[in-house]
Amino acid sequence: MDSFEVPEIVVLRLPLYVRALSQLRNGGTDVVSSQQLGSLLQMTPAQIRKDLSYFGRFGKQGRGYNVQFLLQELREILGLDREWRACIIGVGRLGHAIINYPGFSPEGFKIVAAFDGDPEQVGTTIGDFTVKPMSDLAETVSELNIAIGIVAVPASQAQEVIEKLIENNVKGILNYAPVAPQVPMNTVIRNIDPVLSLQSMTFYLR
Amino acid sequence: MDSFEVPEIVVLRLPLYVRALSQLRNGGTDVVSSQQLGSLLQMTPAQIRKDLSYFGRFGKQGRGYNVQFLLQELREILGLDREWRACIIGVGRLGHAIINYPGFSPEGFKIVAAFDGDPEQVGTTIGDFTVKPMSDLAETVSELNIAIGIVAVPASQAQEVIEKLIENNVKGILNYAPVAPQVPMNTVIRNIDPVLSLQSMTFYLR
DNA sequence: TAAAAGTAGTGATTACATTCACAAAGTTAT
DNA sequence: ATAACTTTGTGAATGTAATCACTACTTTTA
Repeated sequence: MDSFEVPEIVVLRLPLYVRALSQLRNGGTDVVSSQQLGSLLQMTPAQIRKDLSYFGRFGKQGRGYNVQFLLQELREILGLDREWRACIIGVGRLGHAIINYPGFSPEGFKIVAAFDGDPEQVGTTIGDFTVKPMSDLAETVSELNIAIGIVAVPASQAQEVIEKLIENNVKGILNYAPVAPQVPMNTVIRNIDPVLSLQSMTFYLR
Repeated sequence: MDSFEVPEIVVLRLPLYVRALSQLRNGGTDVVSSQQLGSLLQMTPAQIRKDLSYFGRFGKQGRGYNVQFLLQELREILGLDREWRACIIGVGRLGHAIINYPGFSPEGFKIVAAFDGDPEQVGTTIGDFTVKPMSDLAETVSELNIAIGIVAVPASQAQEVIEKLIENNVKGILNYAPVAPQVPMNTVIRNIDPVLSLQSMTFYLR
């Protein structure tokens, strides 16, 4: 289970398995084969088995995988068996939408603070909390034990904001700004960029 | 320039080049080498040259690439030298945020219609347009020449909505619902799913 | 003008990812 | 109890992607 020998591409697929298994469990399925899981996810059974083999042996020959058990194991491997606290930087339209997005919390990701560089925004309230100035970042991050920063500022400010987060020991960045920021090795960044998605889509539509 | 022999992973990178080149052009840079572009995008120069070589020969030895020219060529290859019209399905919180997102339009992606399955929503106005019932989909798609559908409905309805879009000849789908929908070969789907991003991130943070 | 430095394009190589295919083990049917 | 199925886990084989390294050319320097 050493992070450094599991290919990243395998790690990126694990959440898909988690989601499919959750659905199966909610549907009352007790056992699933790599065959069935594969047809559900449009992948080969061999790939699923190989992916899982990086982490252990979870199945039973002739039978398949216990849904509940495998789900629990994968959640633990991914670190999803705890709550993760995040702050958001930027409370414009996009920031508001992210704060109100109902999909994070049921999966254990809680936004617990909001910051903005604009003094106009500081002090306003959104949902449960008050928007703080960037100068409060250090204190809030350590007080509230924030591990993830969600960046929803304009492109021009993204790199700067991300550097500030990293300085304050926030090692996970979910970036919504349309830039590809540079981060040190020990930081994990994920970019959400619908425009890039559309721009590669059109190649196949034209 | 046959789509079928260019690896998809290469196509997925082209928009990154487009973005970097746009920035360079706006900054007044006339010529750029694969070396420079590489350090800007955190990629090896060889990869950039190889990627571009699938589409033609755009550079000059000893000099590099003309920024304006390469940008124009790539935009044409990706089909970005025209306007693309999209409709959105689902005008809840997420739908509203997407409609108001200012990043699409400058890149040539115009949302020109909104639909919702909920009769309560039908008839309300958002920005310039009135929310239509799903039954209007066929007519609107062909009248307004809509090529892309943006799906912002709950997970439970996503597959159904996507099938309806495909039936009506919408071959590009930008899906925000947290599911991995099954689509026919000639359809292009891109999923935007921040929760999946977070769930793979935590593996490295735990 | 000649030499040195820089760069694109690309076949060859290396590295990485996926799939195959089979032994070992469990399950079901008779 | 036995035979016929089913399925996992995994080395081996195959397929795909990234990088190397070199030639051909251009630009810059002396």
